[in-house]
Amino acid sequence: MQASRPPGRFVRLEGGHVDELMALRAAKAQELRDAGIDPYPLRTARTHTAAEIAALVDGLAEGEAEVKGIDADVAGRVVAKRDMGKATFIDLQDGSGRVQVLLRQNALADYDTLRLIDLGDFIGVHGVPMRTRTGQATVAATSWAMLTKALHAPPEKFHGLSDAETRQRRRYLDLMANEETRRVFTIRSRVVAAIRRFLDARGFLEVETPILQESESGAAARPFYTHFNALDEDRVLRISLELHLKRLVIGGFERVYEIGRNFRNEGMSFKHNPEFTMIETYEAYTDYLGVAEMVEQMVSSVAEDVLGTTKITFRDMEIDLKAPWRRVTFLDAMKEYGGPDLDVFTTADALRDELRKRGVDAPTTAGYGKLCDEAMSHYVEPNLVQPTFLLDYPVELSPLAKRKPGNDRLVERFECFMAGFECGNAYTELNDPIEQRARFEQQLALKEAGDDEVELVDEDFLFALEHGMPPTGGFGMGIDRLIMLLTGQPSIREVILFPPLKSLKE
RNA sequence: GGGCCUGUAGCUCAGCGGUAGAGCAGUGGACUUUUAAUCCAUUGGUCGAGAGUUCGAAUCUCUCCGGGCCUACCA
Repeated sequence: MQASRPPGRFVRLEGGHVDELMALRAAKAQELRDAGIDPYPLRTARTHTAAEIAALVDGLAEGEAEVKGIDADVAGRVVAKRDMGKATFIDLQDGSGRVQVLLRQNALADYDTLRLIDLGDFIGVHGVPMRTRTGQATVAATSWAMLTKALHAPPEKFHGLSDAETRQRRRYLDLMANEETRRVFTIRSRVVAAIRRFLDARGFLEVETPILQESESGAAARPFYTHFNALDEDRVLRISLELHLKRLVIGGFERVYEIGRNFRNEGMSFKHNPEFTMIETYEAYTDYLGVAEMVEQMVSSVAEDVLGTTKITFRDMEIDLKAPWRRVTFLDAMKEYGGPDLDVFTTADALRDELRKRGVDAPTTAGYGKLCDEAMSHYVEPNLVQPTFLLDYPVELSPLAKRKPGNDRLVERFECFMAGFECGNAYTELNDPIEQRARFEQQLALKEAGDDEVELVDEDFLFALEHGMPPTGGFGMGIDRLIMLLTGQPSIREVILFPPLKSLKE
């Protein structure tokens, strides 16, 4: 297998095997040194990017072949080399795109040295922007310089790099070879920046809270464990941002958000990665409906900002992110999509029996909340293709959310869905410390009944809450999933630069 | 975790019981407007690893190691 071979760090590998291609390139680097040329010079001057050269040449009048009076320095990676004998064309790739350079024997004193240029090297070229007979923007070189000698060949120039493992394990090769990969991660960066602009403009403060925590909180998930040497205490990596951000609202920061990595020691799938990026926002003096308005505004305006449209395609689904989004209650949606009527099946046993009758998986250890969630995932979730807020969840499923007035069984909570999966979650935050304690204790009871994915009692948080948290709307969203949607990537691993892989055996 | 598929040259892939192949990259040669440059010649492989079946295994079987897709659970 290609990717399990350790990259040739040394020309001579174990067993006396020589990486000949690498040895050849190393010899060319040495040849440059012998000629007094540093194959890794400290710096270079660049005056124009590839895109700027293209624009200059585009601006040429009809019949003009050269951009007169311009001396350009371009620099980039050699991605194609066409040796015509006494003239050589090289395509350079830089951050803005590609530019062709033309090196001719009668224009260069060191034309012979071009044989020391390989695909993958970085070179700089000084010359005049011009247009070839076929109209191609080109820099006609009057001199050139080696900027970085590469010791390995880049991926195949036409078919590129497609092996999924190599693409993930050596993302630099993927970025070199695949424009689509560059596009996805450029969009990712711009989306996160646009989210920050959106929230900053609304008066939110961006904060950072601990990743190493005493115990997991804010969600129900298995954590990663580690040890804090200086304190000689065990720690867990956080599974959510929630409880620390609420402490800040208690402290008086009325609008806070954090964009950060969460860690859940659970399975991987097209929409799950053990470390993933969440955004959570907390806003005092609003509720879950206020949050819903903010979320649909945020996502649609970010899409408009970054993509120039709110219409996206994901796994052949045409989705329009334009606000407002559909709102439907959990119970109504369940009825609408043929699930059990939760006004009828109001206990765990009744609901479990009904689900089993319908052939839906209903574990004996699951409480009422889990079973509702199970039923929703089965009947409702796959049908929510256009952005939808699912409102008012069963209380058992949501220990941190405030009850709905007039209905003790429900809480003010929404999850938002699109393309058939969940991508956000919000509550009117529970701020009654006595009830919060009771809800934690109910979770404990579920744990004793065999459900190992429950919220733990957090005494330190309860103590904070006892000091008073104003009415607050909170929200969380998986950034990776949002990026999947906005870039049309069907797998979370395609939107994570370095997704986890098994280590290579020596 | 379960099912299906997959691993062959640096890269992209063919070969599927009978002496390891092609294109690109590399090397040598021709060519001063090419752009997947072209043309001639040529180097390069523990066919993921191990065991087995066989006169003979890249090919069949088993085990292991990697990877992908579908599927079940946490966002």
